[in-house]
Amino acid sequence: MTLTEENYLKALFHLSLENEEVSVLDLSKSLNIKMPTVNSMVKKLSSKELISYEKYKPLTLTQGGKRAAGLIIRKHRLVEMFLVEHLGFGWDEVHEIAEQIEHIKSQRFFDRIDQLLDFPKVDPHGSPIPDINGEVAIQNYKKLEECHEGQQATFMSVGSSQDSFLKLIDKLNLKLGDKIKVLEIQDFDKTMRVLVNNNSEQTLSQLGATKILVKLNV
Amino acid sequence: MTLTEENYLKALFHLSLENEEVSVLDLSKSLNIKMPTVNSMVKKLSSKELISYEKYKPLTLTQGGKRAAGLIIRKHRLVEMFLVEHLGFGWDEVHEIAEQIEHIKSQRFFDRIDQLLDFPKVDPHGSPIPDINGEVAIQNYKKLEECHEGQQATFMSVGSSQDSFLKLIDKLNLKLGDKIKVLEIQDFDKTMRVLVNNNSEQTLSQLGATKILVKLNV
DNA sequence: AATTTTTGTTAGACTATTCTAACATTATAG
DNA sequence: CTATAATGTTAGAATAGTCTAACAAAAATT
Repeated sequence: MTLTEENYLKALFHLSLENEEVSVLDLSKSLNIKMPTVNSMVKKLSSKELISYEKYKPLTLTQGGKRAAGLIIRKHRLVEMFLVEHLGFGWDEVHEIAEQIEHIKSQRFFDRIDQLLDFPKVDPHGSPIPDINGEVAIQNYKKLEECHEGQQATFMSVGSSQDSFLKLIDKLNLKLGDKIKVLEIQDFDKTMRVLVNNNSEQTLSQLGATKILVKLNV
Repeated sequence: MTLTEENYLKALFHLSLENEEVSVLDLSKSLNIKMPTVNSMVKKLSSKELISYEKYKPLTLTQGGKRAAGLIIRKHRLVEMFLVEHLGFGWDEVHEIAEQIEHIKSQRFFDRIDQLLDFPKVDPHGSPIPDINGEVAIQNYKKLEECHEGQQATFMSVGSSQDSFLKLIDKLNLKLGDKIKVLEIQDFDKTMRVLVNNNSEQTLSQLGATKILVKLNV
């Protein structure tokens, strides 16, 4: 499988998680590649039985396609974890590098990394690392935005890997695993005042609160 | 610069070190790419002022080409070192992986590796790692083959990264830095009997002795 | 239901890298 | 010093991945 094909599968995989149905246009936007190109690539991947394709119908991955995509995402997330844990990169710097290293052809390379990291289950952003069969554990975390005043939760994962968002989280001194207590929600714009680890008070916009994924405490 | 272009430059760089003059055919053989393809690529790289090209003349790298090639080789060797030192790979396993990772676009990535390795000067095979300007320190080691009976030398580098050769060196329990004393050279076929670190006796074919690069002791 | 907008598809062209076949030049060997 | 061999070049085709322009279908709107 080529690097390009891998990128198409990965994108479709991600889009399928976020949306009920995925269109050629969705894939086109997500890859920043024009629709006709996507159309022909989809046909090619369909002929390889990685994507199920029927004219004018939404796109879906076949079993094989899901597995292949899962394995690429596994490599990506293992590499991200490795870059953070062993090379001292910040979580806002690793995506682009992992995007390239994920395509390396060497099972042993990724196995070593996995082993060195002691078989991690999540990447630096809290996203689950698919297993050796490409299966992803489903995480059903709540958006902090959906929490009510007085509730306490644990910061488990981020809903966006956008650089600016990750930098904001860093600036707020928030880390995965932190306890977050919702102190107050502004009626007007849903801005949240929260208490982090019972010691630092921070303010979050509604948009920000949407991208902070939490597990409610007790 | 594309991955392909980088590979042409790297190959030409290596060939230029080994031979007085490098022909299109040499490059073609070394890359396993047919001559007409090489010919057109050489023209392209010539137009980018990375290779000096005149019809029917030997190929040479320009200053810029040398620098570019040196920087790629730097990345390659840093990665090899990293794979051996931090990921526990054998020196016979790292070439192919480094061949892929060397093309990663991220200065910071290689800088980190360099730093983590404490700025190594040689790779796991004893080959010099070019500096940040792509300059390679010239090593003038002797081939063990050229040594005489009774001479003592230190194993500094290998003259081949062929898998089978590296595996042989491993089997003989030879490591870079080992002291090698030439005990006897067979007149008939130049087979060498040597003493390693004053304790283990080994036999080397002439071909093998050609690929073992040493520094004479005192 | 008819029209417009959005989305999807087809056709054909372009670039990068590769190839084969044919031809040209240089080097080598009588 | 010519004939042959080796090396180098040109021309033209193939594949992968991309694009634009034009057309087609489906969805949304009036």
